[in-house]
Amino acid sequence: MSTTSDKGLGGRRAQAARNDEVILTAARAVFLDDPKAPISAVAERAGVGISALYRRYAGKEDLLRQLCHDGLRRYVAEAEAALSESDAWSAFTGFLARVVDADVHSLTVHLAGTFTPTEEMGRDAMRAGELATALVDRAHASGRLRPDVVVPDLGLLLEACAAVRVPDPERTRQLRRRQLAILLAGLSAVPDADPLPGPPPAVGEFDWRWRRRE
Amino acid sequence: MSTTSDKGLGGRRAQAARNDEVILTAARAVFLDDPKAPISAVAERAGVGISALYRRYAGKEDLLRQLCHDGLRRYVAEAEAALSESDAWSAFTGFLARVVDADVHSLTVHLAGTFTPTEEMGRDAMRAGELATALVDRAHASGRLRPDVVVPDLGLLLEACAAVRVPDPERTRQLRRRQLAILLAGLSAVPDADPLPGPPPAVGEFDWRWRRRE
DNA sequence: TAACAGTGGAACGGATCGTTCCGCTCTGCT
DNA sequence: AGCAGAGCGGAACGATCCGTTCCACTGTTA
Repeated sequence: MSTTSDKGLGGRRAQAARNDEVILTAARAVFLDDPKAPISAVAERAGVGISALYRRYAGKEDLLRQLCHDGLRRYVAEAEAALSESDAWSAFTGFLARVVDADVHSLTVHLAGTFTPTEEMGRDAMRAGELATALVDRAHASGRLRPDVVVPDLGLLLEACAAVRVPDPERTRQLRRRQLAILLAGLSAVPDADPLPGPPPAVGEFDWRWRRRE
Repeated sequence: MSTTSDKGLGGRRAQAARNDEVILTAARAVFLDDPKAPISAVAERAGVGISALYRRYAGKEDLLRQLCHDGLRRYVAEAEAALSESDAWSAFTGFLARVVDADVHSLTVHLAGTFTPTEEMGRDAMRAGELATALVDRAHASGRLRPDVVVPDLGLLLEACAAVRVPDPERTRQLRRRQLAILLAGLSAVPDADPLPGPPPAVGEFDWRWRRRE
C-alpha cells in the first residue's frame, strides 16, 4: 500500500498521523480552558487549518464527544489501577490525585450536555460509578474515611478541585493539590467530629448535567 | 410633586420603584446562573420589557458593574459584622457560611472582567482584603485554624463552594454547606497533620480575574 | 385635557461560529 | 515520468445571537 512504513518518517501519511495527536492535544487544551470555545480556536492552537479538523471529525459535537469519552476512559483506568493497590486509603487518595491532575472532571462533566451521548458512554459511566463505589467502600472499611461520606461526595470534591484555575497549567496543578489536601484532611475520620450537615448528595442529583443544555 | 406619597400604592411611580427591585433581583438570579446570559433574559425573568432596563442602566456593563459592586459591599459588611463577634473561630466560620449562602463569590469574581471597574470598587476590594486578613489573623491567634493556611486560601475555598451547583437554589445551598463543613474540617488545626503541599497561593496570583476578558 | 414619564417589544446592525467549498501541494502508485 | 487523489489552508457563507435603539402606546400628573 505504501513504500514507507506506516510509522516511518515518510511524508504526507506520517504528517497526517502526527496531526491526529496534535489536534486532539490542542482540542483538550482549548476546551479545558473554555468549554464553548470556537472550533477555529482548536485549529489555530494546533497550527493546522480547519479542514484538517473536519477531515477527522464529523463536526464539533463529534470532537467533544470523543474528548469526553477519553476522559471517562481515563477515569475508569485510574480507578481500576487504584483498586489493585493493597492499601485502601492510599489507593483512594492516589486515585483522586491522579484524576485531579489529569483534569478528568473538566473533560467529562463540563463537556457533558454539549452533545448526545453514545450507548457505550452510558456503559462506561455506569462502570465508573461501580468502581468509585468500590473505592469508597474499601476506604470506609479501612477506617480512615469518615463514615458519613457517600459516593457522590466524590463528585463534589472533584468539582471543587476543578474550580481552581490560574493561567499557568502547572501552577493550577499545584494549587489543586493543595485544595485536595485540605479536602482529604476534612474527609479523614477523626474521633469526635460533628456529622456532615444536610441530606447527603444522592447519585441521581447530578444526572441533569448529562442532559442536553442550551 | 405628586399627590400620592412616593412610597404609596399609587400608580406609575410606585410601579417604577417596585421595578427597580424586581429588575435587580432578576439580574442577580440570571447572572448568577450564567455570567454571560443575554440582557433580554433578565428582562424576561423580571417580567418587564427591555426598555425598563435601559431606563435604569446605561448598558449591560453598567448593570454588571452594579451587581458586582453590591456583592463586594455585602462581603465587606459580613466581614465587619464577623469581626465584632467575640469568638474568633465562630466569627471565621460564620462569615464563610454567610458569604457562601449569599453566593457573593459568584457575584464578584465570576462577573469580574466583564466590565471596567470603578475606583470605588478598587478601594472596596482593598478593604475586603484587609478585613479578610484580620479575620484569618484572629482565627490563627485562637489556635483553631491550622497555621499553614494563608489568606488567599479563602478565595480557593469560596471558589470550591461556588462550584457546587444544582438546579434548585435551596438544595444548592445545602450542598454548599456540606462542602464548607468538609473544608473547614480540613482547615482545623490538628496536632500531627502533614503540612499543606506546594507554594501557598499568593495575593497577586488572582488579579488576572479582574483584568478585562475576551 | 395636554404633556410626559414609563413601558413593551419590534427592528437593526454587528459580531460570532459551525460548516462548506475551492484551489493548491505533494505523495505514492503505475 | 506522470497522474490521481489524499490531505490541507483558509476564505466565504448562512444561521444565530445579542446589545442597543426606536417608536407607538398607556396611565398619571398637573
